[in-house]
Amino acid sequence: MPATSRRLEQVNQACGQCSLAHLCLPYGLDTDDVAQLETEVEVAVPLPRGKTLFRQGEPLAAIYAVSAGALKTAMLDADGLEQIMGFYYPGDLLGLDGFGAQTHQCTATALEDSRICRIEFERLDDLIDDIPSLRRQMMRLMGQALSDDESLLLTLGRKNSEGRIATLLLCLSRRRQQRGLPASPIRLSMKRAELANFLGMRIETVSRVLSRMQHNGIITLARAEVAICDFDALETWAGHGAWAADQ
Amino acid sequence: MPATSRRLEQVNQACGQCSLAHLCLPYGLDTDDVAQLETEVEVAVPLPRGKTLFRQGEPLAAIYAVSAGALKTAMLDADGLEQIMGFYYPGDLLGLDGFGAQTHQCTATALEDSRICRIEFERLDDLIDDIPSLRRQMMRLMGQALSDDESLLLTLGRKNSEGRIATLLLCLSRRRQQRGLPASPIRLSMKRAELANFLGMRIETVSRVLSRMQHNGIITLARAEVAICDFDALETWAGHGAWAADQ
DNA sequence: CGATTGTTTGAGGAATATCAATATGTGTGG
DNA sequence: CCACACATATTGATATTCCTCAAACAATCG
Repeated sequence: MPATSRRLEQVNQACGQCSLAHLCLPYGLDTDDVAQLETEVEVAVPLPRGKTLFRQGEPLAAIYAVSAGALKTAMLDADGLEQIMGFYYPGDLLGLDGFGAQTHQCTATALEDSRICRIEFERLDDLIDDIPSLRRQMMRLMGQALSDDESLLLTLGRKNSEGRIATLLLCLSRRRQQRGLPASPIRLSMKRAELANFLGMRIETVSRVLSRMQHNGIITLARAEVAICDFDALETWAGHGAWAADQ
Repeated sequence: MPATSRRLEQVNQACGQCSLAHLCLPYGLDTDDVAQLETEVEVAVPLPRGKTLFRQGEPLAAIYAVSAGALKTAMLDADGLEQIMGFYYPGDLLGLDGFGAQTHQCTATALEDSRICRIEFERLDDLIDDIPSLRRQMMRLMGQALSDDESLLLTLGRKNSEGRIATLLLCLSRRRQQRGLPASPIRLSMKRAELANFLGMRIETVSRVLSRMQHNGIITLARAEVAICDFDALETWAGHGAWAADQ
């Protein structure tokens, strides 16, 4: 096996299902590019629970990918209130919304001990100039992030508390599957308060809905771990938790 | 004046405050590029009220900019219920969320008789390959769209009905100012039902909140036209319409 | 003008926030 | 390993917001 191919395999192995890997590896990178990439990306740097990766308002220094663990992103409004914008798991990209103002729009915080890959924004910018397929993939990923946000809008705008929780659980489950993990059980790395904040509900309502779902045999709940017992029922709650159809 | 400069001026004049113009003109396009651009972009094509520009699920054929009028974008969920994702005014870009799946994620419909500029996606793709500054601007615009969506999430997630209406009015007003128009009055091109759908409320609640604001002397309301009388009060409603700060 | 569509206003009820109390973890020092 | 303190989660009772249903009103269009 030539040295370059072995190198490619190592990177593939290191990055697995990561979005950055999808971004770089399969799309027409020749072996020189891969070698260059290895020197550009810092791989799997530890980030302890509670530490921030970047803060709202900071200049966009790098784009990140979650290698292990889990993170949240949150915006602070004028009054200093926090709104959680998303939860991020291995393979997810962080920092894309900073492309707009060249400044991070939110703060990213580790929900548990995590590992992060990082590529300097300037270096990525150069690479994108050199590799057309990388640009297309990058824009695809941003378009993806856009339509993800819009799906979330659809949930928050239309659904009642049960629909919101059901939608979130199904979403987390689906993302696990996409990464090749079992659809259930799901480890909820975030606190109830963070779930509630994200979904636009109160802590108590989150707790009540989860309890109700457990009583109905749809999920099994053990603090941070949720096992989905009845996917169909959950789909029903997610869909029909919506308001009336008259609008 | 050389022919190329005159040409540049014409395009500048035609496109005014348009996002596509910001995208193309000021950022390092040489005069040949501008000449090329003129042949690539269809300018100000009429789109009558009620007609769709593109539909959810269609392949991404082009990127659009609003030249005159107003449009809405909406997603249909599995049950055929509509969720309005945004309202678009002159200078706004449409179709960016299609970059993800190369497919339009929503349907765009004219709220009133409008005019639309259009550039074939394939042609834009080629231009982006040729002009690095255009790529950066394009990614900035996508990042901008991302953080716009996230601001909306912040509103829908945290605010009560008064806060939502107040935020929307201020947002529309600010966008008018950015385009060099007076901050007030605002013409609401959309129906109450569309406002309600967008904000995750019911028609009646929208109507009641607007009436209440008028009684309090914060706005003057005449069907489709809203004049903002007290910006500070509106800001207060927008900010403190939020739920408690304990989360 | 009548029919249709869109808007406003009113009364009642359901969903969810708020306040309060209890229970369950989780970490720390002895 | 235990005991304590502190954070987090659940459950209950009450209050409020907002949706639902209903009716009147206004605008638009043939």
